[in-house]
Amino acid sequence: MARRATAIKPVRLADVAKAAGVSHGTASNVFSHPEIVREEVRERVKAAADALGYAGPDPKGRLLRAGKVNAIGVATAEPLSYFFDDPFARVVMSGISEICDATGAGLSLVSAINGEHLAWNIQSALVDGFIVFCVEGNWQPVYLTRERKLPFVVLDFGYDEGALSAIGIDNKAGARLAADHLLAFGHRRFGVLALNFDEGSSGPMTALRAEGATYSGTRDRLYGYLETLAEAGIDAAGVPIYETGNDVPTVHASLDYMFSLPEPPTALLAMSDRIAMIAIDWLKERGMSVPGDVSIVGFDGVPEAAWCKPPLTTIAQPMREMGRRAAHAILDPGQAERRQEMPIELVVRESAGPVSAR
Amino acid sequence: MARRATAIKPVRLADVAKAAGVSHGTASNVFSHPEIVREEVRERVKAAADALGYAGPDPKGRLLRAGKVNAIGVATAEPLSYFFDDPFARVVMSGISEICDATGAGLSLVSAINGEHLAWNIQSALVDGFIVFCVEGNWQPVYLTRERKLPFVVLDFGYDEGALSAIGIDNKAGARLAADHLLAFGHRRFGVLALNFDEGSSGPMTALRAEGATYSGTRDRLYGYLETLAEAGIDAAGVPIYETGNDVPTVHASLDYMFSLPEPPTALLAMSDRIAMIAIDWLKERGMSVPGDVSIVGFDGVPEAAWCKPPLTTIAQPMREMGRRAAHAILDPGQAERRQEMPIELVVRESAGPVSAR
DNA sequence: AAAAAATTTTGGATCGATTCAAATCCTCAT
DNA sequence: ATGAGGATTTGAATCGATCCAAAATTTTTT
Repeated sequence: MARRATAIKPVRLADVAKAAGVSHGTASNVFSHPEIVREEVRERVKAAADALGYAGPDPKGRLLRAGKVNAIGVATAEPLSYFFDDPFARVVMSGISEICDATGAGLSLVSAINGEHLAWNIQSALVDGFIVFCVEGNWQPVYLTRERKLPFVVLDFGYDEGALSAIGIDNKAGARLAADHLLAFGHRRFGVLALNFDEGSSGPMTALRAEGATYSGTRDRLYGYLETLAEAGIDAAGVPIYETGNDVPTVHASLDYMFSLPEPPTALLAMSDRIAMIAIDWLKERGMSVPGDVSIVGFDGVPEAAWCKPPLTTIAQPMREMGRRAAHAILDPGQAERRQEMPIELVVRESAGPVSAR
Repeated sequence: MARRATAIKPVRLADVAKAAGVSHGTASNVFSHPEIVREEVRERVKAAADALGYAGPDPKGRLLRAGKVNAIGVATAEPLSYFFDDPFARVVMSGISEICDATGAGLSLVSAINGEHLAWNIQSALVDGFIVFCVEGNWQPVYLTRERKLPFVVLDFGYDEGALSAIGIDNKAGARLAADHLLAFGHRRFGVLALNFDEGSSGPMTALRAEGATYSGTRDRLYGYLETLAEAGIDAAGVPIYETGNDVPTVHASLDYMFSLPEPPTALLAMSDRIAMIAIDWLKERGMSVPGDVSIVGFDGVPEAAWCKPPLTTIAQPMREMGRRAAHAILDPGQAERRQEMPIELVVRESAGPVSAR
């Protein structure tokens, strides 16, 4: 019956010290600085530890004294599975992982859709800093994270307020690249498949309404497209724009709309690879060939874009490098610049080509 | 110059208490049990906190007292990116995430290829328990994890020693399902594309050598195949078996070997979907149709298997459910059974069909 | 107005380790 | 044998909070 006691309380370093007949200071050294303890004592303490079933110094205790957790937190207001499912997130996480592997830092995922949970999780995360994924213009995790007064980087700009450090791309320049590419093939009739400008909205829209967009990334991309077209002498006001939700139903709706117009587009500017890929499927199902009948350029440079048929021409963000930079920024803050604008790149594959002879 | 001091040391709860003129006990309550503090005092403390720039109770401190971290650790001896790249891992992680989301638990990834780093990371991970991915029969993380004396579950059996809790499948039964399916189509000439039996080995092999296999999962699958074929009256000893490394070069080598045999197989038993998919590409490139000329059944039930062409018939493990179970086992240990054998399932798609008329 | 009950606040103990200055123990040369 | 000097060991202080029994205060009841 006395045996029950052993299971009741975990063994502490102090217990080991007592059992071995040394001070707790020495016992501590046996585990953390074994070289300064005399061998005989070291063995004795280790033996005592074994006998008692000591699990080694509890990191909880060590942590308080050490101050540093040695882990990076990655926060976002999505379900945790976002990190394993979303193609963009996955590549960025790979980049972060690379740095963590190299430096031996841990990786803690902090996330929740529920606002209260999210707040609690961010407040109580044991990390040295945060990398915040701002999905769909939801700034809540940014606010919460900032409260912790730990180093943090926001992925994606669009949150211009204050001088918080962020890593992002020049959305407008990316959009220009896409439009230029299509223009070079001789296209004159365009359609824009946009991402959300505001929380949850969708449907046909005008450049005017984009003025007040909540999501500045979306707005910048649109302006990039439109300005480039206008400079090529195209009536930008006449270009159909449809706000989608980056999901199948709204993208389908947008295509139904565009292709029932009197003059349907021959070139589609998609604000995400996802949209572009959904559009390609829709077009193929309706017997239109890509790029034979309709050309399309995506945005993001997600890996899947290379496998789809036809392989998608797109504007690639250096996602992996962004992850690396973000991790570095947390690991040695101060070193990193406040705002890092990453280069985007036009990746030419097969979804865009010359306007078809008619 | 006096201002410098503010940045030098982070504000502690005790500082706030002093500034607000209350005891540290009360200050603590303001943050953790606000309802038991008189409103006027509460406001005063909060004001003091704001004025000092207090970031809220430091979780490091709270942790020690609370004892529970409220986070699950997931460990494996792979680079961290394994969690974001590997299809099997990703689905399992999704399952784990689901439970974490539901219970508000955090998720810490603990991993390293370097043995020393791995040991340190596991020893110092701030988690309430571990889910261990045993990849390729590398038990090191199991040993390390066990030392922590925290709840832990191993994914994948094959580690029979001791009564540690594990979640896995009946590999042999799964293999039988695959062989039966092919047999039912009338196939009599088989080839086995195996996974590693031992660390790093590869090449043609015999059932005999499998006896001493390090990786029992691989061995069990092989026995499942062979026994089923033997029961159907096929000379199991004559079935070519090739040990691959689950990568392109070794799978290609295995196919070169099989299809240069005097009687090449019409049915391939692949021990992983990855192998099967690589094989399909190889066959198609050589003008053989699947399943017209050669039928193939995979193993695992990875999502990609559904998208490939032709869609792969495979033995599916309930990966997501395994993740869920594992998370539950950590979150309330004791509840969970020691050893959970999950059902496997034959998922019939299009990569296996009747033996071709010749 | 006093007593009883309820509400707040206090401050010491605790969580489990690490750190470091001071104390002690050895070894070796003189 | 003695003292110097190096190698070990000790134990109090600390990290930043939470908990809780007891004290203080306020409110309610008689």
